[in-house]
Amino acid sequence: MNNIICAESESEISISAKNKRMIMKELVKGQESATQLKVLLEKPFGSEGSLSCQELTANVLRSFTQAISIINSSSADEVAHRSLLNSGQNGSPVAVSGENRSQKGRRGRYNRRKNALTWTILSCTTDDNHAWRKYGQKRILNSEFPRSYFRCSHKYDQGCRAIKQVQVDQENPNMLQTTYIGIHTCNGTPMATHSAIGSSSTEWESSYLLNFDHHDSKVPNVQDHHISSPNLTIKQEFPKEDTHSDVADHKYSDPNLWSDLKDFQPFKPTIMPFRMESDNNNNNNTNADNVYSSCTDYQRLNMNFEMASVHFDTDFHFDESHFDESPLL
DNA sequence: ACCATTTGACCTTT
DNA sequence: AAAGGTCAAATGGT
Repeated sequence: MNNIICAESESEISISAKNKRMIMKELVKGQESATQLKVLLEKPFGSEGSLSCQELTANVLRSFTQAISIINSSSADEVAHRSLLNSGQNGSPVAVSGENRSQKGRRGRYNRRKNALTWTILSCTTDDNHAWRKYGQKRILNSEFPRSYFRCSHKYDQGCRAIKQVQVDQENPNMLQTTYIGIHTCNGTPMATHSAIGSSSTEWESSYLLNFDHHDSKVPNVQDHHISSPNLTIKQEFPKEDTHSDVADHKYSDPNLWSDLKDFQPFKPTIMPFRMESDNNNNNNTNADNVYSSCTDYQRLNMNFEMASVHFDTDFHFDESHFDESPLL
């Protein structure tokens, strides 16, 4: 008997109207900050009195983080709710992925999440304030670089099913394309692994963005995971050559590939379209991608906010009067 | 000894 | 059948 559970589609997770309002509020705030940032960059002089680029960037990041956090809490509630319903219906506890592995030599069936929330970003770093564990790497057809597979470190202790795939960008090998699949339902907030710093996750994120010191900061490991190919390894955003490459057939390996990465800022705001592929994945993104690639980073940022806003605004009307309560920070 | 990564085998999807 | 995604034993680092 196979006891591997059949995961339910994450796209069915419902977000309450109140949470949608909060998400919208955050997205609007972020969009406003991005717009101010754009103005500031176009007219660097004569913007006295406004926030600095760094402050605005931090605001943008905070808005995204807050919105994601609300989604996470919604899905966590949903998962808990479903667990209760399931155990009530059949009287048996809900199996957790990873338990009840079939006997040695045989694997249980595993279920791929076709409808999980998915989005892709382009970044020069793997850091994203979550703890990940690498579980695989594959060479991909017609792709020079391998794809690495990561799962949330809290998969087994908290049942978090978020995963991500990381691959060097074909068009710009200095950048990493990261696809996030599923959202975190764990409490593994950044501070869970960064307690030594002793601030909230949002504060940590901002300070990391603004004050990150490449050489001195021994940031407690969020992302001490590697993206590796046989003769080069990346730890955080730093290139590091592997000294013992005795694997022969990996022509994609290039020891110089990461030589400039240390000059990049972490969290460079280059973000690909915020793809909410919750249902039909057959949408053709080619035109959108072409348009997108010709935009500036700040136009992209705004596009992402707008796309995210549209997504969350589909079944309720945006109204500022909804925002008079429930402070977020 | 413990834990994270590597890597070939196994499984699912197209 | 082929390609992509996941598992888990082996390996390596601390």
